[in-house]
Parts: sequence; C-alpha cells; structure tokens
Amino acid sequence: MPTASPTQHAAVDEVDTRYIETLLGYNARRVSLAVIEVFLQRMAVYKLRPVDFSVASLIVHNPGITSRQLCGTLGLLPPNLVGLINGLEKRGLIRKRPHPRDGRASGLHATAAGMALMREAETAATALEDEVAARLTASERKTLLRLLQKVYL
Amino acid sequence: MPTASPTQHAAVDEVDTRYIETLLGYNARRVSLAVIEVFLQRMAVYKLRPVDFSVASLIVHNPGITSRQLCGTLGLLPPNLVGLINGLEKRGLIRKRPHPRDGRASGLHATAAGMALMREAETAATALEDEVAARLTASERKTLLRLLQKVYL
DNA sequence: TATTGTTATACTCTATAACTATA
DNA sequence: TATAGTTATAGAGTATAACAATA
Repeated sequence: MPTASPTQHAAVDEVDTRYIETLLGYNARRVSLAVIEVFLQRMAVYKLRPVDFSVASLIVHNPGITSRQLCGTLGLLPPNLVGLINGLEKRGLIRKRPHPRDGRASGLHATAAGMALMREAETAATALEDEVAARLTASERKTLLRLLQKVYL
Repeated sequence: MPTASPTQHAAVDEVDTRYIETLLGYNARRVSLAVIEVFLQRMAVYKLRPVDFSVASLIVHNPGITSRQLCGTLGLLPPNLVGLINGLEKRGLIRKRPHPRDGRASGLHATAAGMALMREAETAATALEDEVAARLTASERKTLLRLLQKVYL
C-alpha cells in the first residue's frame, strides 16, 4: 500500500470568525476599541485620554471625591492616578482641598475652567458615541447599555 | 459687608456614576474587563492569555491562515504577533507550512495536540462566559451579542 | 513598487513594593 | 493596626522604523 502523496495545504480566502463572535468578551472588546479609536481623535483637542475624561467627569459630578474613590469606581490603581491628578491640577482644571473628615485624604474639585472644559468635552463625547452607535436605533442603544450594565453592575 | 467665612467643602458618600454610565465605551470596557478577569483565572491552566486563545482558535477554525490575516481580523500589529506565533509553535500547538500561492507567507495549522487543547479551552471559555453572563437570560445574551456586533461589524 | 514576515526599539499602560502621614 | 496618598520601579501591552525575501 503506497504512502499518500505530500498533502497540498489550502489557503484561507475568507476568515471564519463565527466561533469567537459567540464570545461576549471578544465582542465587548471590539466595541470598546471602536469607541476608543474615535474618542482619541475627537478628544485630542481637549487633551483628554479616555481615562482623563472619566476621572475629570467624575470629579465634576462628585465635588470632593477622593483619589481612592476614583480608583474604586474606575478600577484604577492608586500609583497610576497620582500623575494623572497632578496633570489635571497643573492645567488648572481641578484643585485639591483638605478633606472635611479625613486628614489623610484630599477632596478633589473642578475649577471654573475645568467645569467649562468638561461641559464641552461631555457634549463631544456624547456626540461621538452617537456616531459610533449610528447603526443602532435609540431603543436598541438603550437596550445595549442596560444589558451591558446587567453583566458587570 | 463681611466676607463670607471659609467655605466648608463636603465629602462624597456615594459616587454618582450616572453620566459615565450613559456612555457605550465605558460600559463596553467594564464588561470587557469583567470577562478578562475571569478568563485569566480559568485559562491559566491552559497557559493561554486572551490573545493567545483568539489566535489559536482562529488557526484551528481556519487551517492555513496567515499572520497577516490574523492581524487584520484581530486588530494586532505584525511585530507583536511574531513572538506569540513562535511561542505556540515551540509548545507544539501549531506548525507553519509553506503557503500554496505566496512564497512570502506561511500557512498556520494546528497540530493534533493543538486541536485537542483548543477543544478543551473553547469549552472552558464558553463555560466561563456563561458564568460571567449569568444575570442574563439566553434571549438577553443573544440580543447583547447581536447589538454589539451591529456596532463594530 | 508593494507586501509578508521579521528585528529592534520606543512608548504607554498596568502592577508591585515600600514609604509617610493620619485614622 | 489599617488606610490615603505617594515614590520608584518592574512588567505587559502597543506602536513605529527599517530590513530581507518575495510578489
């Protein structure tokens, strides 16, 4: 019985992604990256990366919030927040005040300039998300947010 | 008219996250991180990070796929794939074969050991995702995947 | 001339250990 | 003794430039 002749291996014309597309983690990451890509373009004018934006927005909406509370909310580590906070402070967007009940902590507050910038930036962020999610109806988008939050909240 | 006495600034008891929770990017990232956290735990036994898993799975389901096709599909950069591919090859999970039509490229193929490992790993990945998405009904999960894909596909 | 795969390297992001000041 | 904030540093992940081989 003769051995089979050397197999000719075929090329892939179209990549079959059906399996990985069944995975929530894969799909969530792809959407996350799609949003970040547009975010970096549109928010460059405000010199805000996604993490800067999240931190500054939480400070605007939570006057007196501490670094530790920001870490807990956003899943950041304290050492990685130090430079970010100092950067926002040097830009005159926020300022530290003594915490009313805890001498170790600082309460973070947006300045008038910080509030004005974030008012614009939040409008831009919402607009950019409208574009990224343009293929979704208002109802679908609402459902999407609700289901995402149901997973991690 | 006396100057106002130094303002006492309040502390934040509960963080108000209502604004950022309206953002698709924020929610998608949170879910992505929630899945990755469990993924790293459960897949450590297979020594597969999320990116290793995605690459190996695509190779299993697309015998003869090239590095460049993997990069295009997963949004990776060629230089960052070289070490990953070599690692999978050294572990005996995949092998390179000459591409049938393009002498510059290699076709990537899973070995028997690679196919066996990925059969287990894909079962584990699906199981772990079931746990992460446990708060969702089957119907809700299907809707979530469909809406996520509608955004980026 | 363009593309695949590769090397080298830089940059960013994330994680760990240890310190201080205060609770 | 524990916690908030900080410093220094290590590690992982991501990005750019340049090259050889082939199209």
